[in-house]
Amino acid sequence: MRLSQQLFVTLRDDPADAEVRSHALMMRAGFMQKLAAGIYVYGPMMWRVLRKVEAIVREEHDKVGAQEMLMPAIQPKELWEESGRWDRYVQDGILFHFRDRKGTEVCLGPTHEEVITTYVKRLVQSYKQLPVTLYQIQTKFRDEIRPRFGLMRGREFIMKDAYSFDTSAEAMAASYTTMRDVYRNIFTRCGLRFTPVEADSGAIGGAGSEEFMVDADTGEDAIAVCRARDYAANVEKASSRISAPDEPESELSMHLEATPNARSCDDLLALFPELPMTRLLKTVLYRAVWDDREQTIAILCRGDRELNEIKIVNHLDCVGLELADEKQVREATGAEPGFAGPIGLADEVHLLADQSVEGVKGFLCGGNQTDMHWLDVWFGRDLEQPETVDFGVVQSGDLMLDSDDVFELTRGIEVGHIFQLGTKYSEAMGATFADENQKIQHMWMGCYGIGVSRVAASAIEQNHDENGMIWPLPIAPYTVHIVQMKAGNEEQDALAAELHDALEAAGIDVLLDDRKKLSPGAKFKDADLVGIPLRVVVGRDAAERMVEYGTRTSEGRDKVSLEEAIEKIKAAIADAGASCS
RNA sequence: CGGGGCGUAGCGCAGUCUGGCAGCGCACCUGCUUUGGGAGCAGGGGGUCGGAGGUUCAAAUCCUCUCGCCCCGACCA
Repeated sequence: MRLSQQLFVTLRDDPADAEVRSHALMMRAGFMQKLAAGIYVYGPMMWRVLRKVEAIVREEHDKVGAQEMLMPAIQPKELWEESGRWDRYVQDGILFHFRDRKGTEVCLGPTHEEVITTYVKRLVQSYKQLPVTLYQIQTKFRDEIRPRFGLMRGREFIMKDAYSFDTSAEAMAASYTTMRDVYRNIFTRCGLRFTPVEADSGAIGGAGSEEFMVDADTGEDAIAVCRARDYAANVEKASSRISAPDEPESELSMHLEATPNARSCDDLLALFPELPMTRLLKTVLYRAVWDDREQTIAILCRGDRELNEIKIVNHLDCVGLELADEKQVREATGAEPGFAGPIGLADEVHLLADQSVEGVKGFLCGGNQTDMHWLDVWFGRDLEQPETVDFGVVQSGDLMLDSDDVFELTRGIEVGHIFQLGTKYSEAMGATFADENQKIQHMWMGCYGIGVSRVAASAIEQNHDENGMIWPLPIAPYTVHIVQMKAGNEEQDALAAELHDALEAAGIDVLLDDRKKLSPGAKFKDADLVGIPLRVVVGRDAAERMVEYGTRTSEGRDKVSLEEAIEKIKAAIADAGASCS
């Protein structure tokens, strides 16, 4: 490909709205263009990258016998009512949905469990047809509450989703294990440094689940990692043992204290500086929503810990959970917001506690009266300890459940997520088969997603410098960038063309910068920005058939003959392939 | 959904407070000179100042409404 024939425009300045490097660099290099919030046009360069990622995804899936197909983006509401997910997705506000000409409610698919389950159940009658794994690569639609970071969190994005169907839990686990290996191979081949983590299965539902996180400080997800045990989990999922609370010096009887305007832990610490955070209990009020009812939930939590709403939603099995508003707080506590406590809540409030409150003695808590808190409260003596559940967020320094090794917190970008769904969807939607004994059973499902466009963005997030992107060779838009110093010079034109044609003939992706009247400096700057891994400079030694060979990151370049350059390029490609397999 | 901010040339921005010729840098076009890390000189083109309404002799600027985009919060009682 000759650059002179491409719509190639680069910008000198970062776009004003780019928050992360991958976004800014791809915009500057013209890889994409924003059409609306979280919605982008992928330019020719970007599309080449995406197709390379897709090709790797396809190869690795096909290798284990998964079969590619394509499902519709538009899905009827009925299907989502069968699985029971319509209300939850609408509640969360992420579903693009509208009425068609006839007035039927439809949505743009954010995922395809309903469609694939319907498809498979109509085809499969017998255990002899299972197992089967199907996948597609397709644009997905999610009306994200806050799209951001360019391709990282878009409202329209490219995703590979795969679904496995098995005859038993054991067989499902085997399919899942196979896919886990497929995922490791894919991300390794894409040149990414990543961490697989145990995860929550969220709105999709199900049991076993693992996320693949690209290591990056700018990642949106926090990960709890235990290096000693080579274990990692999403903080939403991780469970830990936490430090024991401080013991009070003496046992005093419970009493109310005036705490004017002390609505937060910090305010209270200012009033009672001798009280440790571990003996200060927060009472957080939530409004939980189910399909058929709503209830106010109060959750006790130790002052130095934080609550994890995902764990709360999972425990309550509700479709929505949000902090109670001021009116609801007043109804539940009879006080202004800021003074909620476990004693004297309205009858209809359901009181629960995070496990962090266990063993806490002589604590402070809200008084359910404006400007009042209880002090020196003891469970057992002053009130019954509510049911305790792990609702907490793991913090740095927490211990693992089964050892004394500690967690640290890191960040990552979720590029893949695999789930064992079990029979959740097959039961809801009646996907059954006849087993060896003519007995009708539900299929055991797994689902497996990869954010293809997000993989491309995270590759840049992980591989760039102050001058631009540095693509891993297997997913680079082109493999070789020929920088011709002076287009129009006869020797250079001839040599550059010869190299370009020879590489193309060898099946190597090559980009030739043959733009005229552009200074060498400008060409080098553009080459650095675009970040193609291998580089050949055709310049002053062209008459002697000599060129310079280097990489995007090498300090200098070696002066070599054209033939030597081709050999070096082939060797570099073979090397990249070898290190990734 | 709440709070804040911003919409002026393809991109980055100034001008808005205090109403009075619509500007700068990059990019683009023409010519000449340049050519190994974003070349120089000269000339030039490009704007319904997000949109609608209002105030005024006069509106990018003031007022009202509206649309879009960005950031923060959506996590503590």
